[in-house]
Formats: sequence, C-alpha cells, structure tokens
Amino acid sequence: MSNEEIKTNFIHDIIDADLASGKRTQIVTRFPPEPNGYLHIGHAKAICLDFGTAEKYNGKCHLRFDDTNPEAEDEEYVQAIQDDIKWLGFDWGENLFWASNYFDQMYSYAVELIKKGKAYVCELSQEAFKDYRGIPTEPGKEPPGRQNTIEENLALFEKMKNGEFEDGACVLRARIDMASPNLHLRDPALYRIKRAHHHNTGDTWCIYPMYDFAHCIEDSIEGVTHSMCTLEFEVHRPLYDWILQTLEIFQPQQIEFSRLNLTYTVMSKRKLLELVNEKLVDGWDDPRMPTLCGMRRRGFTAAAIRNFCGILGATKVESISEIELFESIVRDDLNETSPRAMAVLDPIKVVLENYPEDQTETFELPNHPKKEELGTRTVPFSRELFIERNDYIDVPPNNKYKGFFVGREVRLRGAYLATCTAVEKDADGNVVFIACTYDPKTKGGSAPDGRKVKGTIHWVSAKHAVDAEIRSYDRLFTEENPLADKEKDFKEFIDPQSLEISTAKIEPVLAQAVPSSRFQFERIGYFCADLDHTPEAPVYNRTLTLRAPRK
RNA sequence: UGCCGAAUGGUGUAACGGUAGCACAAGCGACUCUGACUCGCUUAGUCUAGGUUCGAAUCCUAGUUCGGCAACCA
Repeated sequence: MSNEEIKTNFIHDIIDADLASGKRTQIVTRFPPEPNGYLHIGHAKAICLDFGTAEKYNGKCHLRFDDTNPEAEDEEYVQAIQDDIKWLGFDWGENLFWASNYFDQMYSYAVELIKKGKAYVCELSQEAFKDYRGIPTEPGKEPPGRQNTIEENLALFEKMKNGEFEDGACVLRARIDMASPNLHLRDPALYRIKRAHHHNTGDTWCIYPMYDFAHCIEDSIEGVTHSMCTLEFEVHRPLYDWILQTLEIFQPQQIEFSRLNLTYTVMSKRKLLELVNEKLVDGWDDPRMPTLCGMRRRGFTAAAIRNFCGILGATKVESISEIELFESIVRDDLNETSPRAMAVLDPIKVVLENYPEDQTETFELPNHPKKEELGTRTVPFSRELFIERNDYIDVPPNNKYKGFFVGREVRLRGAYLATCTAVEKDADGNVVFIACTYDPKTKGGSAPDGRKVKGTIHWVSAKHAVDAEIRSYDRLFTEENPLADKEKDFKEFIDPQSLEISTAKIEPVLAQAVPSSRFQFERIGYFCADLDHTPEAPVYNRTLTLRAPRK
C-alpha cells in the first residue's frame, strides 16, 4: 500500500502562511464529534484532515466530544467513536477533552458578556422570536428585554441557571445586530434551559450552551490554531469571531471545507438512522452502510479509507466523488495484502475419471503470486472437485473463454491439466456433473512437453470442501445520487440485490480463518470473514469483486 | 428580491502571472498458472464576456450557474 501522502491543499496554504508570518508557531487542530451517532466515511474525511494536518506540522490534534446537548447524546456512542478513530489509525494521546468540562468557564464567559452589555435574557418564545428575527431581505425588530439593564440580565441569567424558570421560558441572547444581513448575527441564542440528565455533569446544569457559543470557546480554551469544519458553518464564522473578540480571548481560525459525498450512498446521519430504524439494513454496522463500523465489517481497510481521503484532498467545492475511486483504492490495498485462496461460489461437480478413487494428495500453493513472504498453504486434491458452474459451457462464446467444454483442456490451478470428456445432464438439460481426464504428468500445473492451455480455473476438492455462507454485498442504491429525485423517497432506490446470500464450497484454510481476516478468493473477489464466522459455520462477506470488464 | 461561498476533462483534484498535469472512469492493445495484478496507447477540461499584462485557469470588472443560511441541533 502506498503510504498516504498528505497532499497540500488550501488549508495547508493558510497554515504555511501563518507559520511564515509568525502568527502561529505551532499547530493545534481538533476533531469534535457530538456523541449522538456512529462515525461514517464523511467523518473520516474530517478526521484525516484534522489528525493529518497536525501530523504534517508536528502539531497536536485533540479529540473533543462536543457534548452540549444532553437530549441528543448518549454514552453508548462515546466508546464506538473512539474505537473507530483508533481503527483508522489516529491517536490523540493525552488530548481527550469534553465540552462539558468547560461548562463552568462557559458560564462565566456568558456572565462576562452580560457585564459588557453584549448579552441579555430574552423571554420571547422560540416561535415569537421568529417574528422578531425577520427574514433575510428585511431587518428584524428589537426584542423586548434587549434594553434590560446589566443588573437585570445578571439576575435573570442566574435565575435561569438556578432553575427558576421552566424549560424554554427564556434564553440568553447575544446582543449583536437585529438588522444584520447574516441571520446568525441577529441576536443568536447562547444558552437555553433544558432539564436533561447529562452523561458527564449529571443534573448539575439545567442550562446548556448553544453550539455557536460553546464551540468557539472550546477551541479557544484548548489553544486550537486552526478549527476545520464543513461548509455549512461558513455563515457562522462571523459569530465565532464575534464571541471570541468580544470576550477578548485567544482566537483560533475557523476554516471551512466541503463535505464528502459518494455516489450510490447517502451520508446524512438522519437518513442512515432511517435505514436502521426501518430495518432496511441490518444495523449500523451493516456492511453496506458508509459507517466506519459497517465498512470495517465489509472488509474495507483503514489504510484504504485514509488513502482515499488523502487523494480527495480538501476544497470548498461541493462535490460528489465516484465510489469507483474508493473501490479502486481498496482493491490496490487488498491486492497487495490479501492471501489468496480458492472458493467455489456456484459449484458444479467435476469427476476426474482416471484419478484413483481413494487417492488424496496435497499441494503447497503460494498465498500470494508476488509476495513470497505471505507463505504457502496446503490444499487437498482428490478425484471429485467442485468448479464454478460458469467454467463449463457447451459452446464457447468467444476465444477468450477460459473454461471447459467437451474436448477442452484447462489448468486446475496449481494442480493438473485436465480435459473435459463428457457432460452429464438431467432431463431439464441442467449439467449434473462434468467428466474429465487429468494428465498425471502435469502435476503442479505445467506440461513437460511445454504445451499451453488457454485457461486456468479454480477448484475445491469435494470431499475436503467446507460449506460457507457467503454474503455478497454490493452498493446499497441503484442510483448515483439517491437524493436527486425530489419526488421520490431515497429508500425507493435501495437495490434489493445489494445483499445476496448463498452457500459456497471453500477450501479448508478458509474455514479455519479468524473473524475479520481478509482473503482474495481467486478469480472472484475480496472477502472478509464475518464477525459471525466460526470454523464450523464459516461466513464470508464479499468486500468487492475483482475488477472485471463491464457486462 | 438579502447575505455567504464555489465554478479546471465524465468524476475528484494539481498548477500560487510563464508548456493545463495526476488519479479514477471509459476505449484499444500487450502480458499472464487469477478475465486479477502489471505494462503501453487513446478519448476528454480552465462557466461566459470584457479588461490589465510580453504572457491569465491564476489579477480586475460585469454576468451566468450551482450550493449554503431564517433549531432554544451540531
């Protein structure tokens, strides 16, 4: 696998300039997940940028849980998020932080804002405030309470904190500009009353800071120099800056980049949740999901995901990347690293009529055609074998056909050359078994007389074969962009064939593999032993097929 | 009709005033004990119009198109 070079991008240009000018002398970034769901490949892009940038500049990247909304968040996600980041190969070391650990500090900053006349308690209902905020093309109106004295606001805010108001009775607002063309500057809410049990602070607080107030302060406290986020926060940046400037505290620079979108998938947390809730997939770690746990179960590698994110880079252009690029990078990685083995997915029996009935022999086959260091494995061979049904045909369609037809000699990979002599069919014309003769002088697969054969096919010895459940996964949706059609629900575009379960004949080493091990099933694709896999009941997930010409 | 942002082959990106390059995709071919891998070749791009300049994808102006923004979510 090529090491995932961090390409330069516009963010690094900014950092280079900041370092050159002396504005910054060290680089601190952060990845700030809200513990309210599982990480997906879109998050991986952010993780690679945040951690990758810190790595590139010998800086630090903090992992900070942005746990400011206890209603939405849950402890269950905290460990899963950490596991996923570690799996991707990043390490935050000692730098694990929680927004909730700053609640005291945030509260005093809010008090400070009030003292500066820059915040006030507003008793307008959420609904009523909409009226005052106005619409983009027209200025808003001054809400009642905006002219409260500092003392009044201080007292009211304290009451808010002390639980003297009902949930939603009032909020603390920044006093900025009710006529601003940027709606986020029309006196945004800073604190809301919400009696919810917090996983970290318990019932200490009944008021919680809003994202806009909390996030910039978290970054500032931690000395983050470059705070990267996605494009939709662009219009929040003036507020981010306003809060820190008004508070006169350390000011990180917020830099926005575009989200990762992929063809044939959806990325929004809400939509993924719909798939899970409606049981259209088998949970968050369904191998068709773009979640990191799903992709891991599918057999995709962390290196491929990192490499992919690195190749995509970062820009401010809204884009949708082709899944083909990701798949190509996965294949590159898996081709290098996966041991080979043989499995027959659609078996049909071959009988080598001149091979002794009770004989069994074994072959030591290399696990990788180009990497000797991956070693060899023992593969048993006997008179009856399984081969793929489509490796026999009555009449070859073209001269590229590799398989058997009557009279055709092919190579049984790593074993012998064999010639098809006859085929046995049932009343309906279905092939029951194929009769062949093998050439004992071709042991190992090459003929002493130097004759060439057109094809090499894979096989499994019938009496040694183990039945395995194969879960063949494919792209979840039939449309490149399942969200493009506004008339239809994206779930209508789910491909019913995105999971097909079958039973295969696999060679013994594949049964013995431990869960999560990856193989290339020769001539078929890349497979990964599922979490459910046991030697007695093997289960393999298809990660990807081998590259194949389009049908 | 307000504000913010973005426009380079089919897709994702690079070029930082000096030969528009790379990868994926697509097509053709070679090689092959995997129709894989590998290798060779081909197709294809600077949103438009002006301007500055010896020279513009890059700077300026105007326009066009696309995206985001009106949670007590993040």
